[in-house]
Amino acid sequence: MEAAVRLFAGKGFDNTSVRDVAKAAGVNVAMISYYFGSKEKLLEAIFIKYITTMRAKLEEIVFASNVTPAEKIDRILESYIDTIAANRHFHLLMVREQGVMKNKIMYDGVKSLKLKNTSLIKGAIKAGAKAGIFKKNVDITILGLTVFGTINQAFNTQRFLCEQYRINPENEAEFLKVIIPRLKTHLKEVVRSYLLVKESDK
Amino acid sequence: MEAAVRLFAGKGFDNTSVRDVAKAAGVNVAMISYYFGSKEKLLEAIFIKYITTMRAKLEEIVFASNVTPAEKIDRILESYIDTIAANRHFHLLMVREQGVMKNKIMYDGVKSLKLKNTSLIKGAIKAGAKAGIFKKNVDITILGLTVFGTINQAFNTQRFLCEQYRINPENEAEFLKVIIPRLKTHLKEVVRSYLLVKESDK
DNA sequence: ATGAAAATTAAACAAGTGTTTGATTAATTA
DNA sequence: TAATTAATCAAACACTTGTTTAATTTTCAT
Repeated sequence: MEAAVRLFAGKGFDNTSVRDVAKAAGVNVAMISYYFGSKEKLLEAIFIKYITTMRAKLEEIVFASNVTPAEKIDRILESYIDTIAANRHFHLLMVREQGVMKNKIMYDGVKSLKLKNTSLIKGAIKAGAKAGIFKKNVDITILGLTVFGTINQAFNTQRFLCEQYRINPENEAEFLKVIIPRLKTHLKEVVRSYLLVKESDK
Repeated sequence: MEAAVRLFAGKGFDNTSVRDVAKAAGVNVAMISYYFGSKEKLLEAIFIKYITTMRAKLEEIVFASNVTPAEKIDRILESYIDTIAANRHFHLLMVREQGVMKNKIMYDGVKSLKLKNTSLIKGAIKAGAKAGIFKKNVDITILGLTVFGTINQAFNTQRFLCEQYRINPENEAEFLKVIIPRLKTHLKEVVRSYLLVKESDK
């Protein structure tokens, strides 16, 4: 499954043959059908595994009670970025495949992740709105587009970003070292300045 | 090419056979090799055509001299959203295929578009920074992730958004009518509140 | 109207696909 | 240890893929 996720993310599900996966995993081709049933089912197993992992990571986000709503948002954003970065191969695969997805199990899995994310953010924003420091009536769905769109775009345009920052595209560790802090700083700043009620509106 | 772009965007390049394209276009399969050389070259032709179109649209963005820097940014963002929405099938295809892309002509075309975008935004921001109303030292590359990430995410998660807004997913016109104004309002607000120097920093 | 060029076609082609088979080896259990 | 089950494999299978062929039709300038 690890070999498959890497290959699928790297060159797409359809453009990866079961023979590629078998070779990368060091097993016989027939084993994939034997253990997973089919190539499609292998993808399904991958989705179930990673979505479970990522859901668990999201559940872990602890809300310390003595932090400001703004800090809560910061922590959520950092957790998103770290979790996605840690599972970036799968995440890329998911982003790329979700538009094409016909499989209900996988689609529903992705949807449940999105809803989980939305409710997480919604809770934090409501607290801030009640405290009078965040805007009210924020469209969380659209704000989610910005949060996940930004993160997805970062990992989906890795090659382009490496060129921009003069990083060797093979050196993934270096890429992460450069992009993750920037992403965190930027996204926190963007979301915070968007949510905060402006002085002029007071 | 129109039939191809629709199919490629709908179910992926690799998952669309030349026979699918031929049938959708109402021509014989052999015509694709005859006129384009190969399936890959067809994709290349599509990229060249649409990237040219979109570049031209970007060039068209007129900078009225008597508008504020903030209004300039607003206009650029609106143009982006309108242009991408008008070419959304191709744009989806491009976003989805860019991570997997090995073809140099296509990769370079996409890159040139990105650089064009970046320089467009950069110009507008510099003007605002000089006028003292925008932050200085903004990382335009990262800001670009947010702008295009948000727009891409909107079109890439169309089905999910339709569910959220209770739109019939088949009704594309309705989806556009709902999402485009929201996207414009949101993105302008996000970018503007991010760029503006805060009262507290004055 | 005629002949060369272009357009279009159904059929064939080779290569690659995911999957299954049937035989062989390894592991487990009684 | 013997019998049973599970794991692994190379080979074969049926099917789809993108592309080419060779024959036919259409176009169009002469």
